Amino acid sequence: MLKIYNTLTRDKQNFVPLAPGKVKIYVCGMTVYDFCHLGHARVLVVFDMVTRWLKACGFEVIYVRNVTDIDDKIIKRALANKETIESLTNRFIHAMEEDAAALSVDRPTYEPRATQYVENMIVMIDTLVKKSLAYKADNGDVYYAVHNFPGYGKLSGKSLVDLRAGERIEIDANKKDPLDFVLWKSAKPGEPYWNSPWGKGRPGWHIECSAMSEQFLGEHFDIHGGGQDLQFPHHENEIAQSEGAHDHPFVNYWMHNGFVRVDSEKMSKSLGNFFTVREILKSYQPEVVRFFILRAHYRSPLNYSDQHLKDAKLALDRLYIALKDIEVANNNDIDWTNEHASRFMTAMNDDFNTPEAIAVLFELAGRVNKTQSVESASLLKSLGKVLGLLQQTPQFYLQNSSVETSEEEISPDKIEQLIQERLEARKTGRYSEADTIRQNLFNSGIILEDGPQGTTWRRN
RNA sequence: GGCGGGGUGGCAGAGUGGUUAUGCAGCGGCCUGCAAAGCCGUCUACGCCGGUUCGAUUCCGACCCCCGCCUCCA
Repeated sequence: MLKIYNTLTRDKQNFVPLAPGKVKIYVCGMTVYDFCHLGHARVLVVFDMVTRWLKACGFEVIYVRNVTDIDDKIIKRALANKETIESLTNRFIHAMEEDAAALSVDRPTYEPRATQYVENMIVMIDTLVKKSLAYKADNGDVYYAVHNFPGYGKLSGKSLVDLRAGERIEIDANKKDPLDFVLWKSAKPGEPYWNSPWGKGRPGWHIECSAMSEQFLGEHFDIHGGGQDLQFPHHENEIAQSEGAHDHPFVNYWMHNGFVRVDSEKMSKSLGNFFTVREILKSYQPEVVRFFILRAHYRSPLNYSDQHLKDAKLALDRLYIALKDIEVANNNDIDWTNEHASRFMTAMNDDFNTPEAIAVLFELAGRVNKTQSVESASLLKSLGKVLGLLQQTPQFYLQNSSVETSEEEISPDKIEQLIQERLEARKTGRYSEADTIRQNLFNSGIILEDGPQGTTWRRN
């Protein structure tokens, strides 16, 4: 039985979907005005893992991950770049898709863009206005009247009283209550706009997720996910909008992944301490990054450093080395009664405990190394696939460890040639000569391994 | 200040009321011409102080420290 930690109830609960055998899941995606950093990658990878496991459990999964392609930052960035908003967002949507694909993140079922569902948002805002949950202010903006929604704060564990007591709440004369949030922003001159019952304007950020999740998943669905920083106010506001509009529960299970940290601080745009995915991929294979993310539990903080990536790389090497000399069966059917498979399943069913599941992978690798068992190797690869790992051929992975070709990169042909030269030297007992060749290759990042089937190489 | 999450061995990172996490690194051995990889063995733990218990890293309480949210943020 799959258990999921539900932010709403703050405990692990048995997962029971609304419709037997089907799971509807919505995840807040990117605001596309810049490249994905590792924090974004974590969301992509974590919920890709989640949906893979749901599918492995036999569920039919409808997975929606939105794209925010209209917002203040986008407008500002487009202006700064002297390019149109569309050109900017298209560029970064494309970049995000490249990053996601590199990290073996499968496409969601739907990837709606906010600008294409403004009509839905207007309808929803209209409903909220008619129900007195929202009001138009003098400046033309439409705000959600937070104090009119009784459940406000239930997701983040905040009370309106506590929030009001906080020191950092903006003072805005247009709002009836400082905590009210904007549903519709009136257009300033030069800004993009849509026509609405409240005049020309554009949607606030939170409303898009309420409107688009309804469009694709209905008014009530199973799982909603996103980064921890979205818990408040974004997800809290989504609940207020959707439940306010529909008068019944919105989402059954709320999942939030932990932050990526740098030097014990949250990696974020505003702190400027972020590393983009493509930057990291210059030094590490994408699968190493995916492995690095999955090696920690999704709710734990994940500390980023070059050393940790290196560590992850060495660990992943071990799995591929185990697979190196074995022809594995090509079907991915998993016998879940197998001891290792069963432990893997138990780990994954415990709120997606990937560190534990990966530990099982290493134990399997140990068994493969000891016994050369084709069965164990096949299982290792199949279980890896459930996590989106180990699907490259070992040779390809091991010989491509460095992604960005350095100036003194040695070609595979040249390596083979040197291997032959070394072989000749060894045959005639010229060991120091052979060792020099090996050392020179090592200095170029190539490790030679003399095995029963001859000499093979891999990148360090 | 309010609310929430944490402090595990050299590093990363799970977990558990009494028995090996796992990976990297280290040490000893096997293998190897020597290595590498692999295999075998092995050393470094559970923030601090009390309490419950036959026994606590694991449960309870106090304390110290770290992080996050309360403003856009994955």
